[in-house]
Amino acid sequence: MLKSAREVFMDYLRERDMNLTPQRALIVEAFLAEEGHFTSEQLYIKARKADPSIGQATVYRTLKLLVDSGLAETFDIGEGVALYEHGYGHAHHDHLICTKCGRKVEIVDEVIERRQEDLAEEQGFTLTRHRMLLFGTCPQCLEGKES
Amino acid sequence: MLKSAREVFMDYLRERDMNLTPQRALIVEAFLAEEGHFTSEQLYIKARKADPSIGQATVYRTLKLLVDSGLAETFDIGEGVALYEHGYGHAHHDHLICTKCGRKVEIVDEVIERRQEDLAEEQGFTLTRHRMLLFGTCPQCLEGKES
DNA sequence: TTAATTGCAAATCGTTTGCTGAAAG
DNA sequence: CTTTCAGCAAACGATTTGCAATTAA
Repeated sequence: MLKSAREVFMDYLRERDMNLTPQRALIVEAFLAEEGHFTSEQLYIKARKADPSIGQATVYRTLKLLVDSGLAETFDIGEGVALYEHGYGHAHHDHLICTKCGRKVEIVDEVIERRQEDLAEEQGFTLTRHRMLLFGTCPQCLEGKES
Repeated sequence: MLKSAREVFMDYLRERDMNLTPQRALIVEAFLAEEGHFTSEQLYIKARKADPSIGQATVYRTLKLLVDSGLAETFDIGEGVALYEHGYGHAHHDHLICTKCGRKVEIVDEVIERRQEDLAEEQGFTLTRHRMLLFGTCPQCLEGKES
């Protein structure tokens, strides 16, 4: 049985003699409750609802811990802000992004995943992670534009 | 026959009543002479060799024109700086990046390209561009580490 | 002479960091 | 007591922008 996300984080903290402070606990809960992709700012706003005295730096620092512990993944779609999402106990997926409305659809494809491994191997690389972003126009925005 | 990169840029400027100033010409030449990936800063340093009075803002502004005209492509590998590379008359490719030494290998794969199109279509999206980054450890860095 | 363009410096903006006091073991 | 943390504000670093002076058509 897989460890729960909270266990993973606790173990991570314990290993490096760090504490689960109320602030960290609160930010992690806000993080776990979050769906989809979000920015540090968005998590900050959410965390502040639970405790208005939370500082933005603490959110940044905790997000770094979450990424480092494997609970979160971060990526950049070139908009000047880092995006975060769950990364533990979630099947890997890539993103299809509408450049008109910003909608992001998660996609998975076995064929691509396998080819990526093969390509890396052909070059003698050991693959640790990858990021695939497909940019286009979503059905809704296409409709609006065609008229 | 395909238009040359310089022609593309000239046409682009003409269409919007912009001029090919000495600074722009110089930056474009530096850009065209560049191989592989580079940052705005790197292009700035190179351009300054041809004309030390060039301003960094002009390089940023011209790079934007280059991207907009289709001559350049830009992407972000999450290091806080935008990377640029040629995007006209060059077959599309993706990147395999060594997270130890930063080496970047260009890769192309028909199978993946096709699947990407299919995936987008399945969701009703019209694909305009995509970005695939594979992160791992290159053969050289693997050797060093194994010992 | 009129609009486009430059270089400079100041402004932005997301993110990081130094510092001081508070809290945890 | 000793170390870890939080919050704040200042620092940062890449990129953008306002502006006055310069250049191109």
